[in-house]
Amino acid sequence: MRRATPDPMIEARRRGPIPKDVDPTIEVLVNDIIAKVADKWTMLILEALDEHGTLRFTQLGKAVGRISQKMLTQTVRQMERDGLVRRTVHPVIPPHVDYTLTPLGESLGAAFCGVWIWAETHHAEIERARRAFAAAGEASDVSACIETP
Amino acid sequence: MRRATPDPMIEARRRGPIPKDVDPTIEVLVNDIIAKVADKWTMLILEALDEHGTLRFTQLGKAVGRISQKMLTQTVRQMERDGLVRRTVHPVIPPHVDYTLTPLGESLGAAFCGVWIWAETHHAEIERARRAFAAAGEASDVSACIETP
DNA sequence: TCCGACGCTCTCCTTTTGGTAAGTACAAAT
DNA sequence: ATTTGTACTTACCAAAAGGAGAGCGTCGGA
Repeated sequence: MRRATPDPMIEARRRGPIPKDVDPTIEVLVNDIIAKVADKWTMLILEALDEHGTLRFTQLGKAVGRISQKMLTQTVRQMERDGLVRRTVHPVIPPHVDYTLTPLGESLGAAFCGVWIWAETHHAEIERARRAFAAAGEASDVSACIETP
Repeated sequence: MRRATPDPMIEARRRGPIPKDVDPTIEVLVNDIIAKVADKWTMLILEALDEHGTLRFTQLGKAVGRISQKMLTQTVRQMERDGLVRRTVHPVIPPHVDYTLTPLGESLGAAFCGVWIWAETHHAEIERARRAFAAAGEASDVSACIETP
């Protein structure tokens, strides 16, 4: 049932000739990992540990910035579960625990490094885009945003 | 005021000789961008567009997977604001809108590519770590997790 | 005449996230 | 005897995220 303007030109604009489904189970799994790992706090903690090497609880909190004890504990635990950090308890009397990245965590840090560099490189561009978008929004004329064929 | 075991060995384990503060304002800005960009839906949409090139609204939704219209619209709008995607409205009668990555968006996709590859490469390792952690948790003896000096 | 297609938006509702504050354990320092 | 410091945990609460479903505009087809 063809409706108005299926526009084959537009359909042809796709890239992959085949939708490229690479094993649905794996893809779900990877999506899940991405969703977990792409957490704000995870990234920030990863970055802090990558930068400072080994930190204890409070130091880590300061290194991350504005993070509550709760989120710090929670996120760091999840990272430990996922094998990204190693938690070492020194059984001395004022408790002393320190955290460090495992090789797995370091490899993730390396992978994210590209994203940090991207952010540092392009933040000006993003702000420019935001201003441009806001300015375009000012002109409340909708047709201004529409291609006129 | 030194308390029990300040342990200079532990303190010396840090990496950078200097804490490496690279302009606090920029760092806050970058953290902010990271927090926005490291959103689950942003990453998924980025990936879908990177893979398929150009997609219209419903196609994009299917490509991403389990995403509600609301989140799709919302995230895609934010990405447009940030200059990551270009939204083109074809003023035909059943409305036709398509989305494609801007060069900026493509560069971010490239940066995230490393993370996707990481996830694909290491997901088995993560699951192994999780099972190991769960198994260690089974032994509810706390001292089992503690280094005994 | 009424339906359906598309790309939304809007409202209502539930779930998740995250912060604050308090409590805990224990020994050493005051 | 009381305070201090560390690394939490727990309870409670507010805010935000996110899902479900209805509605909208418009025109061509049944």
